[in-house]
Amino acid sequence: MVSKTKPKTKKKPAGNPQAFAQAAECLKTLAHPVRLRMVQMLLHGRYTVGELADDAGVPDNVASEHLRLMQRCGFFTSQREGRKVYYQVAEPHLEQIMSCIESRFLTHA
Amino acid sequence: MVSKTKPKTKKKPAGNPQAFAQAAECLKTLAHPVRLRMVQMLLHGRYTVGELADDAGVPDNVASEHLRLMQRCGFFTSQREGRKVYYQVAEPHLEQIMSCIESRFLTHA
DNA sequence: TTGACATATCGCGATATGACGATATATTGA
DNA sequence: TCAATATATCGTCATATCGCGATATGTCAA
Repeated sequence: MVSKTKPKTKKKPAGNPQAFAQAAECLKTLAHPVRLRMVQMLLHGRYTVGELADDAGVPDNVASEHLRLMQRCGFFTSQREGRKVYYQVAEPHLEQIMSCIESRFLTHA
Repeated sequence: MVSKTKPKTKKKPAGNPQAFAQAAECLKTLAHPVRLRMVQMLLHGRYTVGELADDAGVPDNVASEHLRLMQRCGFFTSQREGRKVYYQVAEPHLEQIMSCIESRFLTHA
């Protein structure tokens, strides 16, 4: 035999259902215009809730909720400095994923 | 003057709101365990509705609806062959995006 | 034409999400 | 302590999403 690497079933890509569920969860968190913008901003610097709210054009409490969601996914961490709270990127893969998204949607416009 | 490219406001990443809305829309479509799995499968080959339904463990009509959603985003195209309908990837960026997702969620498990 | 198979579509009910206003907490300075 | 600022949380409501069963469409073979 020359190469018997294909028994009887088609080769399928790996991945257990749980992993797909978790990936979908995180993607769902990313899949919001305001949150996408926040990710993009925080990949370029460190900002407060108020700054991100202003930039995205949403009220502060709404921005705070979005940031909390993303923090739960492990995207960001936050630290208080005086009255303000600064957010910054914690998930290293965000940069690559955002770069993919930018190259498809945000670049050649 | 040597380089006066920074007036008074912090530099912010570009991107008009519409583009973020569209990106979010497509990401939302991607952000589902079954649909993620279908994307992964179709990046490795050409499959029918029934095959994808079996693989994902969902009834045929549910699979068909997921595929229709993704077709609307331009992810896939389909062609009928006899009674069966084959789907295949149409959006070239899907491969890169899926690769990012795999490297974060589906690889080192 | 009829029946079986493969896929697509529709309407419904359950659940999730998003935005808002009101309120709560934390920090600073007067 | 009190007021002002910055952020967080809560309850509520409108809307969106998901999966299902039923049904419709398309295709082939007898």
